[in-house]
Amino acid sequence: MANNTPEKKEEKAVEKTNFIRNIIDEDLKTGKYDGRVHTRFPPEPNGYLHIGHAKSICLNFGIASDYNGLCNLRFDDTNPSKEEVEYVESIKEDVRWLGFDWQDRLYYASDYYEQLYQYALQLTKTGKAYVCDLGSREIKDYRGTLTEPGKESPYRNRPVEENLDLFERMRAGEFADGSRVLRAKIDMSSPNLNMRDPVIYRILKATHHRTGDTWCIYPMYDFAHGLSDSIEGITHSICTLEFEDHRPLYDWFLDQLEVYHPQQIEFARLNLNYTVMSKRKLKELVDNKHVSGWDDPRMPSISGLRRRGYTRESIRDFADRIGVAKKESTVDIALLEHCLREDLNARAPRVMAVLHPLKVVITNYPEDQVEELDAENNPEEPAAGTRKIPFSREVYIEQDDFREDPPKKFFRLSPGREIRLKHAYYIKCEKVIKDEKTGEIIELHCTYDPESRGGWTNDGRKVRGTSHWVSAAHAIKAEVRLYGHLFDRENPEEEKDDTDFKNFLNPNSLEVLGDCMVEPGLAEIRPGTHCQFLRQGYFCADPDSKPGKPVFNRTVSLRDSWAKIRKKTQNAK
RNA sequence: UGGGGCGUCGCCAAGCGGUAAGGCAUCGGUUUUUGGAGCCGAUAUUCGUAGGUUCGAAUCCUGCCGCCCCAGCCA
Repeated sequence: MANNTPEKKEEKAVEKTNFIRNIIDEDLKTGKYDGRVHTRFPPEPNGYLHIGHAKSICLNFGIASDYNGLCNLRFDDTNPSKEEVEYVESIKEDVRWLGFDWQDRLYYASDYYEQLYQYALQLTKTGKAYVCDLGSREIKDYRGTLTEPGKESPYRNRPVEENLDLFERMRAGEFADGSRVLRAKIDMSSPNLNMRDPVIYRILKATHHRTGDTWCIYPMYDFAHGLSDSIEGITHSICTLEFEDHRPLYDWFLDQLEVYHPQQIEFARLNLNYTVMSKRKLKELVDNKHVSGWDDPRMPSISGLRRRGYTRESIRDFADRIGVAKKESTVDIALLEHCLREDLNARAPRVMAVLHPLKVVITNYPEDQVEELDAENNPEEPAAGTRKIPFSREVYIEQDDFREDPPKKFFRLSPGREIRLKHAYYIKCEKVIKDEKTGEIIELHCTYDPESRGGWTNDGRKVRGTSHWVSAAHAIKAEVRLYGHLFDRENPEEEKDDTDFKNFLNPNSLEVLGDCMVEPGLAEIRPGTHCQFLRQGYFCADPDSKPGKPVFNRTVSLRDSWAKIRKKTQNAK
């Protein structure tokens, strides 16, 4: 709460300056839309949303909110063969989860089918559209190429009456799929291929997830999109760069029909390194079982990030920080991780968990004694209070926290050295017990200093190392899933054209640890709960958790300067 | 070879004719009962490039170079 002062919010709002806001500011100044700002987020329900969509959602809803405007959620559902209710439900859930509210403005392009049909009729009546009997292959041939103009369809000059009759019969279902289309009559020699008599209606005898079998002709996206924006009174229709070439076409429809004219503004979509950002490719990973589903914690989907433990706050902060521009860019995933750490550092309760347990026997600690020690829940947030954790003669520490031959700058436990067990006592390593055959270290014999209760003494002793631990007798066994990048290339799509992006999947993106030991308070943790495993990272309880058998996802590790030192000295050698 | 866009630090990104914000990453230092967090500091004489206009250009003009998108009855 203390962090959410209006002041801080203002600071952030000031930072938000981008070319789209500049345009809106200008429009507001000139009164172009009578001071209205009305945006929309228009997904097609043919897959789950990913973080690239989050950028767009934050942009559209964020602008509406900052300018006292409105933002609609509209499904552009013009292709029944690829769309499903499952996707519309997941999209609604994800937008809501991100914290945005479309209130009563949930729309579907399919709501406008009748209106769009009337528009198409109007174009036909005014000689601006015609029914074409060419097959798809022929239409393609007639379209020409990038450098050569197209040829006019032999059906281009059909009389209006005949077009009307045919179009009405298309709607009535008299013709087979693909046998005829309705086309806009524009210019077959336009250098913009979108203007070469684009198809605006096709016959598709498919059941639509909302309109069922009411229709057997469906408008093309290019026809439906701009007109839907117009119908909704959108002022600023924000979309991605690839639609820049389509804007003249949308404008053409609007002008011919003489209807309200929104302004389209294009921005560069988000790319993140070490992952892919296209619904088609993500669906491919799901369909081919390279991941467990759309919500696999390695996926850049909103549902994947959510399951992984990403917070909506961190995603929205990320969206603010990456900015909006027309330059195509690939953002370093380290920025996303930074936003997450910053958020979780402030809020996540600290807890102790040992991922790779090494048993420590404290030889001078009374056999049957158990102490309840106080542990602070979050040093960043004193109000989070403390909790009790049990301490006894045998504890587990992390294998990495002990080295028989400590390298330079290693200041954790090693023979003869002393470290602090967080919130507990100083212990000193007296003896290393090994498996006689394998030489593997089985356990450590240590002594503790009773004067150091709580992990501190006033004698000026310098104890540099601090380890997390759990009491062996009280620990709960847990499964922990560690995640790495989904791909091992920074840009899996940029490699030579004919290589499949799936070749670059990181085979080590998932590591499951089955024998982790966590403090007893975590036994019945609710799925979705965030916490920091002290010194290791932020983790989130997975829905696979069962009472007494928690499962954790590592959301992101803590920054690890020891790992950095180690890497550096290794590289130096 | 047609059309539409884009090029400011390793990655994002402000800047809109008055002399290069900010964030991430990186590197130092400091602090610390998380090698976490925090704090302090460093990091583009230069804005793809070559010319031109101007007292003055990342910002205006011209040429060149590079990258992206467009030939679905997908969105």
